[in-house]
Amino acid sequence: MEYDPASIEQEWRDRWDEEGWYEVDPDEDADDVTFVTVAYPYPNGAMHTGHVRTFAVPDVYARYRRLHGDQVLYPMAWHITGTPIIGAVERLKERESEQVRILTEVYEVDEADFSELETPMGFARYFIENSYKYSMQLLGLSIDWRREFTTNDPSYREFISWQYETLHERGLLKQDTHPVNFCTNEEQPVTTHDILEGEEEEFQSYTLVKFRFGETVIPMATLRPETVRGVTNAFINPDAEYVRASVDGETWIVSARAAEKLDLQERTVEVLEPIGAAELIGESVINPITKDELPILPASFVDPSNGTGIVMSVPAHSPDDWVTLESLRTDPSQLEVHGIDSAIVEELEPIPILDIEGYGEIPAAEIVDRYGITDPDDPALEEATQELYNHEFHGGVLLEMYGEFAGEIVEEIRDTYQSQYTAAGHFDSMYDFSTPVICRCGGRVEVAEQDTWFLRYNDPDWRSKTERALEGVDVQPTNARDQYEHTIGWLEEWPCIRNYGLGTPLPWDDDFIIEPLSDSTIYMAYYTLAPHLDDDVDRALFNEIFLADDPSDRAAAMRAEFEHWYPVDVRFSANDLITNHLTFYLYHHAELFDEPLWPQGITTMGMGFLRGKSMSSSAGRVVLAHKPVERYGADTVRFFLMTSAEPWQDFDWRDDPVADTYNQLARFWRRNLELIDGPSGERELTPIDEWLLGRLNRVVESATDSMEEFEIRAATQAAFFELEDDLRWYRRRTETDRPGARWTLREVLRKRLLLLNPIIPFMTNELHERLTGEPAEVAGWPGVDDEFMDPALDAAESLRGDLVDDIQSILDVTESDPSLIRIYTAAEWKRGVLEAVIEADEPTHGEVMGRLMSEERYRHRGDQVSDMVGAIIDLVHDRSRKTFEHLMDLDEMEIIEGSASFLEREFGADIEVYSEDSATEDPADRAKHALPGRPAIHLE
RNA sequence: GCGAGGGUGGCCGAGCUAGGCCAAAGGCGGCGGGCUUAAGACCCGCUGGGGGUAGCCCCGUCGUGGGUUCGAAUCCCACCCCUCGCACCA
Repeated sequence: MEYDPASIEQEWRDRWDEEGWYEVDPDEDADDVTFVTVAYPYPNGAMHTGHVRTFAVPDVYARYRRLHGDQVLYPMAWHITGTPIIGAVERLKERESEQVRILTEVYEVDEADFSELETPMGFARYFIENSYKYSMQLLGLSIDWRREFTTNDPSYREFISWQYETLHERGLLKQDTHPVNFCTNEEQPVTTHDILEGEEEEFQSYTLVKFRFGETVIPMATLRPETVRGVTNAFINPDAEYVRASVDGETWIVSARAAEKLDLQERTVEVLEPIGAAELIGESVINPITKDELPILPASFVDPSNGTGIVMSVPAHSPDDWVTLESLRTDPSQLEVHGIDSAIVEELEPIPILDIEGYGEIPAAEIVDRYGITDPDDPALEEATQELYNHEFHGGVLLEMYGEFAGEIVEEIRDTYQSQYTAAGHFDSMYDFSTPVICRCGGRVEVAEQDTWFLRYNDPDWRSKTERALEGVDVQPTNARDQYEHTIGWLEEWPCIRNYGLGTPLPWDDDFIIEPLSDSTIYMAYYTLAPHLDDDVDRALFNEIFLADDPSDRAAAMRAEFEHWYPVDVRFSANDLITNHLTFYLYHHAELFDEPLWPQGITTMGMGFLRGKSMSSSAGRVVLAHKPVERYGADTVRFFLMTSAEPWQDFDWRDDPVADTYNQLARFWRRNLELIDGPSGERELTPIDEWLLGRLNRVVESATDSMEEFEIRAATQAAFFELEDDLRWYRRRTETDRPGARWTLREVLRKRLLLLNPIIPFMTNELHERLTGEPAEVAGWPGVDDEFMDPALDAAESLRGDLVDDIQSILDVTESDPSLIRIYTAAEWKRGVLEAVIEADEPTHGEVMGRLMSEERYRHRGDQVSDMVGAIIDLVHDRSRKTFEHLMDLDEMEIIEGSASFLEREFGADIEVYSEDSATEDPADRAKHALPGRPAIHLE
C-alpha cells in the first residue's frame, strides 16, 4: 500500500482528539510527572515553518517522556499583550496598502474576512484558530487544549494583577521616570513600529555644560563632556530662534525647540521671551569649569533642533570646530556682518586637552589636513570627525589640567567625570536624537521623560535568589549558562508598563498596561489552574492558591493541582530570549514560589531560516506552517525539522530536502508494511540475527542517551539512519525470508518504531498497531536487551565486512573477474604477536619485540616476527583496538568458512579457505601476508 | 564597541569539554554500475588531488597566522569573518 500520510494522519488526529489522549488531570499513581512548556506564540500574524520547530521540539520531548510512562502535561496559550495586534488592526482599518498586502498575499487572508479582523480580539482569534491552532493540530502536537487561554482573558488579568500586587507589596517595583519615544503630535509614547522616519535612530543622553551668561545659564549639549577644558568659544546659529526660559527655577537660554524638548523631559519649563541670535553673538560666556571667558560666535552648522542649539567649540579636538574657526579667520566678513571684530578669532588658540598616539598637539588640525578639508560643508568632515572621536575615546590620555583624571583614558573616566560635575551643578543632561524622527502620523518624535514603574531586577536579594534558582536549572545547550549568569548580573531596573495596548492594567493605576515581557513570567502556573478558572476568579483567589497558609477548599484543590504539575521540568524557548524573557522567568519564579517549585530545565532553540535567509513576513519570506504539512504530511515536516539540526542550532527550510525527507519516509513505510504483512517468523536465531539485535540494542542505548540530552537529531540519526545501515548489511548477509530473520526484522522494527514515535508519531503508531495490535505511543520506550550484547558478534561481523572491502579493493585495482577466491587466515604464531601488541601499554616496535624475543618460538624467526610486529602495530592502529581485543576470542577460520556461501554470492566466485599454517594451495605465495584479523587473499 | 555563541569536505552537519585508531560518522546532492521493456523504487561502488594489474602509496586539508607536543580539527595566543543580544519590538 502506498504511503498516504493524509489519511493515516487524519485517523490518528481523530483518535487523539475523540479520546482526549493529551488531556491530563492529576494522577497520583503516575510514575513520574513531567511538565513541559514552550514560549506561547504571539498571534499577530500566521504561523509559519519557523514556528513549527519551536512547538514540535517540546512535543517530541513530551512524547518521549510519555513513552517512559510519565504523566505529561504540554499546554498552549496565546500571548496578545501589548501593541502589535492593536497596531495591525489600526493599519488594517485604514486599509494601509502594505498591511493589506501582507494579510492577503503572505498570510493568505481572504478579503471577505477582513471585517472579522477589525477588532484586536477578532484579529488575534482569527490567526489563533485559522493558523496557529489549526497547524498545531495538523502537526499532531500533544497539547492539552482544555488549558488554552489568552493573556487578555479577565481571569488571566486577575492572575497578573495578583502577581504585580505581590511584587509591589514586597518592594520589588519602583516608580521613576524613563525616557521614551514620544510623538509630539499625538502626544503619546510610540513604539518602533509607529515610526515612519528614523526607525533605527536611538536617542542619546547629551551632557549639558552650563555656561554662565551673567545670571543666566546657556547650556551647551555635548557627547564629549570631558572636552570642557578645551573650549575656546561657543557657536550659535545666527538664523535660529532662541528663547529665554525658566527651567527648574533657573533662567536658561536655549533654542525654541530645545525648550519644548526640555519640557517633555520632566522639567518645569516656562518660556519667558524670544531672544534673537544676534543678541548673543559677540557676547561672552563663562566656562563653568575653567571660569574662562569665551566669545559666542556665529556658525551656520549649528542645528537648532539638535541639543540646545548652542554648542561649545573645541578646535583642538573637533574637526568641525577647527575648520569653522579657520574659515572665520580666512573670511572675516562672516563676523563683520554681525558687527564683531575679527580680531577675536585671531586671538583664539586651540587648547589641547589630551594626547593620542599618532597625533601631535592639535589632532583636529592634523586630521583635517590629512583629509584635505578646508570647507565646513565638506562631507568628508563627518568621516574625519568619526575617526578622530574614535581614537580619542579609546586612546585619548587626558593632560595634567585634568587633575585627578590626568593620565586616564577618556573611555575609562567619561562617566565618572560627567557625574561628578553634574553633582556639582556644572553639568546637566538631556536626551535627544541625532537626526529627526518622524511618527507615522507625521508628528515629530522627541524623547520624553515619563513616569513609569520598574521591576527592580538589580535588587541584591532578588538577584541572589535568582542566581540560586539558575544553579538548579538544567540548561541546554550547556554552553548557554554563561549567558544567563551574565544577564542576571547585568539586568538593571526594567520598565514594566506601557501606556496602551492589550493586557493587564497596572492594579493601582489603570492608565498603564503591564508590558508583554513582564506579564509572561509565571504563566506556566496558570496552565495548571486553567481548567478550574471561571469568570468569578479574582486576585484574592490566586493569593490563596499560591501564598495563603490556610486556603479555602477550592483554593486548596487548585493548589494541589498546581503542585502536582509544578515545577516546570523543561521550558523551551528561543536563544534570543535568554537575555530577557527566560531570565525574567527565573527571577519571578525565584521570588514568588518556593524553591522546590523553581524551574528544573530550560532548553533554548535556534532560529529558522528560509533558503538561507532569515524568515520575514513583511518580505514575504515565509512558508505558512500548514502548507508543507498538507502537501507532505506532518511526519515529514517533523522528521525534516528534527533531523536537520539539533534544537539549539539554526535550521534552514528548503523545499528539496523536505521532498527528499518525504521519500525517505515513504520508503520506510513501504518496506516495513511489507514486513508486517508477511509471515511473522519464528524465534530461531542465527549469529547474524543476534548481531543485528545487538546493533539494535546499541542504537536503543545511544538514542536514549541523546534524548536525555535533548539531542533529538542525534537520536533520530541513530534510530533511523544508523539502523538503516545495519539493516542493509543484514540483508546482504542473510536470507531474509528465513523464519528467524522474519522474527528478527520484526523485532527490530518494533523497537525502532518506538524510538521514532516521538518524532513521527503518526506513521509509527500506525505501523506499530498493525504489527502488534497497539499503537506505539502506549507501548513504552524500549529497553536494552542484555541477551544480545555480545561484542564477539560485532568483531566477527567487522571481520567479514573488512574482508569484503579488501576483496573489493583488489577487484577495483586489478579490474579482474575471478572465478576462485582463496582466503588464508594467519598462522597461529601471529596471534601471539597480536596478543603482545594488544597487551603492550604503548605498543612500540621495540617494546613488543623485546617481549617476544624472550620466547624461543619467536626467536627462531626473528626477522619475520619483526616485520609482523610492525605490520600488526599498524593494523591495530588503523582499526579499532577494541575490535582486536574481541578478535582474540574468535576462530577466524570458522567465521570465514561459515561465510563462504555469502562471499560466493557477493563475488560470484568459488571460495576456498585455508590456514597459513597448512595451506595446501598457495600458487601466488599469498598466505604469508595474512595477519590476524586480516586474512590474505588470492584471486584467480 | 560590549556580552554570548560559532567558523569542518559540493551542501547540511558529527567530532572537538578526556590530543594519536580522523581523510574526518551520518544524511543530502552528484557520478558510475546492477536490476528493470522503461521510469521510479531498490541494491553495489565512487565522490579533495595524484599514482598503482593485489587489499596500497604520495601530496594537500577542518576560518587565517603563530605556539605547545613525538603527534592537533581537537590545547594555548593573536587576527579575520558570521550569528544572537545590548533593555521599552515581542
